[in-house]
Amino acid sequence: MSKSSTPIRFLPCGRPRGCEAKRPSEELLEVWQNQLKSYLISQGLKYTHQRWKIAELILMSGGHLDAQGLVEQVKKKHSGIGSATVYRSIKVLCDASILKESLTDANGRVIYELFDEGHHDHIVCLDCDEIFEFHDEKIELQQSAVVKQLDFREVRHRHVVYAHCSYRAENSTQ
Amino acid sequence: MSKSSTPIRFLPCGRPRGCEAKRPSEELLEVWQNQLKSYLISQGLKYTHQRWKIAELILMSGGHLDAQGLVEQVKKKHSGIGSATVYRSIKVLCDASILKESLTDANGRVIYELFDEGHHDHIVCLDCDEIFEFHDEKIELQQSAVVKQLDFREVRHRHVVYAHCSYRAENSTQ
DNA sequence: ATGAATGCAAAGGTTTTGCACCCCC
DNA sequence: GGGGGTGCAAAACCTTTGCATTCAT
Repeated sequence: MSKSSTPIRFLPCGRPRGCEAKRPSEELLEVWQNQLKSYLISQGLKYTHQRWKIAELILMSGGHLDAQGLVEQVKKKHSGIGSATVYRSIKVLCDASILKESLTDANGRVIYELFDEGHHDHIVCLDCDEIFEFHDEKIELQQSAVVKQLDFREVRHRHVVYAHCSYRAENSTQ
Repeated sequence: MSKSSTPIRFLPCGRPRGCEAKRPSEELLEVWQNQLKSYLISQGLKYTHQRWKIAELILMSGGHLDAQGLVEQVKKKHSGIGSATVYRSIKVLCDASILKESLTDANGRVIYELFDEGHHDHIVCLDCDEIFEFHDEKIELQQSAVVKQLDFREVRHRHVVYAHCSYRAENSTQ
C-alpha cells in the first residue's frame, strides 16, 4: 500500500494515467452547481436534492458512464433515489449542458460524459474498458473535406477506435 | 411509371442513388449460399430452410438494417419463422462472415451490413435515415498514426458522420 | 399554496432463454 | 436415430410512463 515516489499512476489495463478524463476540482464542482441552478431557474424547473446528488456523482466519477451504471452507483450511494429519477435527471443534465452523449461502447451501450465545448474523439481500451480521448486536427479537416465533397452538411460525428493497450500486447494475439 | 431516360434515380431524401449499398447479383447470392453452407458444415451446424431464408432477405435488402427491422421483414415474408430464430440467425451469420455489425444509427440501434473485406466508414442521412459509405485513405492513415503514437493497437473503429443532404438544405436550419 | 419532482410499480419494447417438438444429416 | 434447430412463451433487461404523494419556491 506504499505510495510510489514517481508521479505516474496506472490504470487497470496497465497504462499510465494521463490521457483519460480528469476529475473536476472543488471550484469546478461549484461552477457546475451554479450552472445547474441557473439552468433550472431559467426553465422554471426546480433545484432538488436528488438532481444535485446525481449530478455530483457524475461529476466526481470524472469520466464516461452509461445510464445503467449510473443507476447502480446512485442506488449504492443514495438508496432513496429511484431509477426513474436517474433517467429523468440524465435528460435534464443533458439539456443543461452538463452532460452529453459521447459514444457507444464495445457492448453497445450509450456512454455519457461531461459536457465541454471542445470536440474530441475516443479510444476504448478493450482490456480495461477505460475510455481515452484524442483530438487530431488533420483528421477533422480531412473529414470535413470528404463530407462536403459528398454534398452532406455534417451535424455531428462519432469516431471511436477500439484498441488494446500496447502495454498488454503480450496478452492477446488478435 | 415511365422510366426516366437519365441513369439517375433518387433516394427518399432527394439524393441521387450511387453511393449507397448495392444489391448483390444472382451469382453472388449463390456464392453467399455456398459460404453459409461451408461454414455451417465446418462447424458441425445445420443448413436449415430458415437460416437461408433469413440470409436471403438480408442479402436482397442489399443494405443496412437493424435486428428489429429484420424481424419485421421476416415476419412479413415468412410468417412461420419466429423472432427467436431471427436473433439466433443474426449471430450465426455474423460468425459465418456474411453479416457484420457496422454502426449505431441516429436512434441508437445497431445496424448490420453485409460483410466485405474492405473497410469503409458511414454517413447517416438525418433526413431519410439512408446510410452511405465512404472511404478516405488520408483519414485512415492519420488515424493509424495518432492511435499508434498514443501506444494503442487498433482492433477496429467506427467513424460515423450524421449529416443532412445538401439537397434538403432549405428544410432545416440547424 | 401550487405546480413540479419524486418513488413506486406497472407497462413497453427488445433480446434472450427454457423446453418440447421437429428435421437435417 | 440422434443432436442440433425451431417455435412458442416466459423471462430478462433496460427505459418510460402513470399516479398518488412530497417538496421547492
